[in-house]
Amino acid sequence: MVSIISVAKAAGVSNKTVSRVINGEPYVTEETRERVEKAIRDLGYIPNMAARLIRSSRSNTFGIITDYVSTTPYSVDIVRGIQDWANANGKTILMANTGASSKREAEIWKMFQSHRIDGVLYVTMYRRTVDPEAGDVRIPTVMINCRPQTQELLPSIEPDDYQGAQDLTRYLLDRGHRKIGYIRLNPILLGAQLRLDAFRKTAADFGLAETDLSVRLGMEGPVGAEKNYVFAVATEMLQQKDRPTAIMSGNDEMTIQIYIAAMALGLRIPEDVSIVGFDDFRTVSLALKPELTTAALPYYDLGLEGAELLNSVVAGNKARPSSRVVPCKLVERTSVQSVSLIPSGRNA
Amino acid sequence: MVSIISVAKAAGVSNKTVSRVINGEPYVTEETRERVEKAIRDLGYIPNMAARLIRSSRSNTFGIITDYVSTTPYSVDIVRGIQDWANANGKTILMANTGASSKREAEIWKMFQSHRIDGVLYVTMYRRTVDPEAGDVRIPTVMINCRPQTQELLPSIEPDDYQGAQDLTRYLLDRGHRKIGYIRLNPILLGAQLRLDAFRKTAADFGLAETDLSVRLGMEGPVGAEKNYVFAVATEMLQQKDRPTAIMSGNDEMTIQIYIAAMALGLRIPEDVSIVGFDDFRTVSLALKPELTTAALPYYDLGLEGAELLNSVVAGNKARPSSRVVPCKLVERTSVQSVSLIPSGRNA
DNA sequence: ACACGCGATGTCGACGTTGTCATAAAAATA
DNA sequence: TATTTTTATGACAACGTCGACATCGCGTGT
Repeated sequence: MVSIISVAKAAGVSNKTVSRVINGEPYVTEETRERVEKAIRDLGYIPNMAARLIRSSRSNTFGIITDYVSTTPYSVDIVRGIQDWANANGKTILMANTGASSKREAEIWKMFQSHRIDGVLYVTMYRRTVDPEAGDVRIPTVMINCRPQTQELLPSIEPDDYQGAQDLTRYLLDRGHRKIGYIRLNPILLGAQLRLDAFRKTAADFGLAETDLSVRLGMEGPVGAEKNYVFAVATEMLQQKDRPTAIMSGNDEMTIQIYIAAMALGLRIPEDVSIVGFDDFRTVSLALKPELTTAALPYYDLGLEGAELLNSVVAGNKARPSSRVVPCKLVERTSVQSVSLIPSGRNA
Repeated sequence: MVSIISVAKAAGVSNKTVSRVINGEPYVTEETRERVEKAIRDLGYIPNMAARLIRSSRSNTFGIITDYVSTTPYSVDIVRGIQDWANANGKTILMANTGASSKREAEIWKMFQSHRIDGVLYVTMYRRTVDPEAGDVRIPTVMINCRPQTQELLPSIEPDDYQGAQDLTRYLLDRGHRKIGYIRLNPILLGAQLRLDAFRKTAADFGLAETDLSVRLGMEGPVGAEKNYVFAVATEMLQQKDRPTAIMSGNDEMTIQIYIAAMALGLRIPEDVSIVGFDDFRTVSLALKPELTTAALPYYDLGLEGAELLNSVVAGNKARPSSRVVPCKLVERTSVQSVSLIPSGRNA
């Protein structure tokens, strides 16, 4: 392999001078610099990161630990955000999945250490609390889409599920909906409770009674093997005599089933029922007709800001182990209609 | 940082002996081995990969170059397959996305080289031909889900789109369907043509006339900004007097729209129309009711076998620049009904 | 003419590992 | 017992890079 030394020889300078050129240090004549650069080009020299790391003990590498994230369609955007940041800032990314095995997680931490990673981004597919198996390891860590379960506070970045659900509820309220159904996400997910709380609170603040709200559980059970009641529950909800004029659902994936349930009952969307989702999982939200109004989870930004935050932690900004929250953005499409347009007799 | 030397000191042996223990080399007394292992545990020593690499010029690292793959819900399973393999075989994975920028791609190759990567897995989101910007780089490479456009043959692993579509078509034929609609994938995707060919050929071999087949284009345009005609086309297809008893679609995502189109026309699935998808993108195929019969693309296996193949190439098996093809598996669910059960008058 | 400062370059060692070779002790063989 | 082989261990160099420090030459001010 061609090293700094061969380049030095070819350019007729010392290896140190080559090093200077590579790293853009001062005190090199324009003329030598050019000679060295030519030699580098001619020989196709590429710096050896490993040697650099061994010398300077700075790997310029971040590790990503995920549960299933790279495996799941939802939060891949977190990874994309991280990669874009890394790319723009000359960092390298090492990525590994635990597959929810804590033995595997311990191995990953070891692997990261053996690569002398500068910092770790701990990412989960669903927003939840976790207990990193970092052991006695002391690598700067930022949590994305999750928060540490226990004592030791690590900085974290999470989506604002509450605000997202609040916006969505207001949106429906503003359009005259007064009977609203809600099909709940799997309650073991952190976001589920927050979204439900926001829905209830917002509706109550607006003056709706608990009886104006139909709240049903759509899914439950361990992630990856959950029971799915959505279709049945939606069907039941829409068959009520006094059925809701709008249904809000835990996520966009569940919404597919709500659409189908509604249509199977001969209901038109949005003329007969308005529907809103959550996530803006575009494979679904754009494929549904009418296209789905939903709250976009800021996954990409989570990744971007997480990397940025980790970088500042690594750089020494001891910083607050703050828990930052990133807002969701309401994406308005065509699955909601103002209630004044709904024939009034219809709902009786 | 605790190095091999501190361990050696703690155990009262030479650094070389510690190295022997770490690498499981022979010629170490059981007694010393234990002493060294204890020191390692006590000090929390973790080998430094960079130093190891610099000495032995073997990084035990593979690189993954993708276009959008980590970004897209479809083929993340390829990555999972690779990671699982790497995990099981003690390799590290470095991953980077080109985002379809060839400037970026060149940078990535450089980055990979600077990490002295052993080999590269070139992965694309959709099956297509590509022209790797490897430049004069000579890193062993295996292509997954794509094939080299030009002269230089690199080994590649691809899904068997033809066989998948063939199986699906036969499945419908076997169940008595004789009028079949087909909504095409974006024709710029390599799989699109193969699937269509398989559909046509299989139907023709069975004795169907071209007029028994309704073939329509569902999508076109550049990836990421394609035009989507699926809903309109499906609606039109299902309104024909002599409408198909079954519809096959380019992929599961398109199928959502076909379901909705059918239901909006008051058609029941599968009683009035049978539907099959392609991909087994489970977020969709399981969310649809009835659940979707579809052909599973072997993404996970593509990744697994690709990594395996790359490993053997790296190990020196010059091997044939073979183009291996992995079969799709038909996943039978409930969206298809045998045609004998369809009221015969209905279709006239 | 002389010391001085500064820009440009070089020498050398260190980072953590492992490969090569040497050496010492123990075991096998003559 | 002498000699060879085997097992166990260590000394040392080298991998590619960069930091600390040394050197050299040249223009400046006195």
